[in-house]
Amino acid sequence: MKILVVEDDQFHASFLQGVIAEALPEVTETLHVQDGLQGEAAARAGRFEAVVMDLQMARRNGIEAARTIWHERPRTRILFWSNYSDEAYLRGVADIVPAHSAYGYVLKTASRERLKLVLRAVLLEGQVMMDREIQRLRRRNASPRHSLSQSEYAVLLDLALGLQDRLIAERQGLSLRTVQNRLLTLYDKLGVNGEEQALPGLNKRVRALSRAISTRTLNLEMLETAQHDLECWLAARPADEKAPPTQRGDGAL
Amino acid sequence: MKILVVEDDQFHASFLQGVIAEALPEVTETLHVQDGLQGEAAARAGRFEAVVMDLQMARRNGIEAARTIWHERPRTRILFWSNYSDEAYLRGVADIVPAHSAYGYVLKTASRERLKLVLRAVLLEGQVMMDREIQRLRRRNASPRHSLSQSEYAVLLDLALGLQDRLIAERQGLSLRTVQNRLLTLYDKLGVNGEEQALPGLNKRVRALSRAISTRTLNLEMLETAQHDLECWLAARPADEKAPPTQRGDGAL
DNA sequence: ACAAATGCTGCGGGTTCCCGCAATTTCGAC
DNA sequence: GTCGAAATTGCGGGAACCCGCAGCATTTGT
Repeated sequence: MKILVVEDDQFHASFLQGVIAEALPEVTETLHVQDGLQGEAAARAGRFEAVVMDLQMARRNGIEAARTIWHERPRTRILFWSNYSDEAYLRGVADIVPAHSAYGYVLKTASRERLKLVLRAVLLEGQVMMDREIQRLRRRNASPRHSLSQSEYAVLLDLALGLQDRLIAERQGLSLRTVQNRLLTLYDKLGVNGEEQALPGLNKRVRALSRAISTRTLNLEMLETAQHDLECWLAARPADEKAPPTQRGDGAL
Repeated sequence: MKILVVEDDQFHASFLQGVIAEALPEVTETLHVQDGLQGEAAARAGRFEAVVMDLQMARRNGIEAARTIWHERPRTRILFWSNYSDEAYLRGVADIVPAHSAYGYVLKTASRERLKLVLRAVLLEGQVMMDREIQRLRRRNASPRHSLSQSEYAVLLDLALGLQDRLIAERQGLSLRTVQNRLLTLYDKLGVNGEEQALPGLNKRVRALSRAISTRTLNLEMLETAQHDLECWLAARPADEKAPPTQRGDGAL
């Protein structure tokens, strides 16, 4: 059995390799790379079927790397091993995991014993397993009180990038008013309206982004991914939509 | 010589203790605690004069802990040891370091040899020392093209918290128009105006926050600290400023 | 000492945002 | 097939925001 470790912190990596050697004696070869890009290349070249992946890495983060790996070989078993239990990461992982794939999510604060257990369960036996903390967060989000639907989350991303209503509407294929309704429910679910009545001087738009970040609904990685997506979308968008009132340049003057 | 280590990642902490034992044989006692609160208490009780401090920790971050430590014993020598070179951290550290205090800033990616060197220089000889990368960032910010002045940064924090112009003005003791001027220069320095002319559909206010975060001018820790400061300021603010147009309740109607 | 530069402020207008009201559509349930 | 809840859209108004213009105050350079 071959295993690929994608982790940019050398201390964590060496600790992890020790635990792997201890928990999975059937491993014959482990390769350690430092970031997502190298991880993609290594997975492609080495045909690994078991991967341990950090999420926050320099050149390409773990979610994007996992997406391309799963895109090429959907049966790869991936264990995400991260410092943080941000909702943004959970959502990112949930968005890309293929049906029937084995994966897991463990926090770096987990005990050595727990890590060994999860390593065997996910990488060897192909189960789906999550840290206790992760499960708890996931259940909390299942209640529709505070959880964001897929489309609400998309609007939140656009808001976070600084698009104004009209552009969000165009990008999501909705009417202006609907976007504003979505924003209303966002303000509600993020708790902006609750604060507003205690302190009536808030800019709800900014406050929503601020709260999304401090509650870890959004994080830096997801923001950068969204920014990249936006640039792709802009490049693909026909140019004539940019300026409906074509003012000058056609012939005269 | 006694030394205090404040670090919540156990792997990093044990690595650090190894390096300390190697680099500073004159150390007679090292105490390791897991977060800022414990760090403050330990520094108070143990009268340490040398501290190695992580920045990103669970209960209280390194900057706040360092502030109270320095407030109680300004001659304490503190070496900050962090994963990130965010401008927000640099600014936070620069804001609290007392005059004539010895301190340093090293990245966790620094080599073992470099860490040993800085440990001796700062904690033993009382010099001021920074990582190469940190120096570079600091020089870049010295050029007034992109760097934010103290007051501009304060306005950026208020903006990031979601205050609207009027409240920012009140909080900073400025007129409304001046706040808006500050915002203009902020938009400029954060590059919002540059993007605006390429893509004319941006909400500058949100975009400014978005860029401040993705360029690491702001980060989650500083946002939370600012939020806390805001709540303190709100509590201290006289209540009658909240509603200038007193509409009802005074006798007749 | 004078001029230039920089920072702070008020005014006014054009735009965007927030959101209540109401009409219409969609969708699941019975 | 019908009913009711939820989602989607249009309209309109008041508030907040962006920003050019112009008048003072302070600071700086010569």
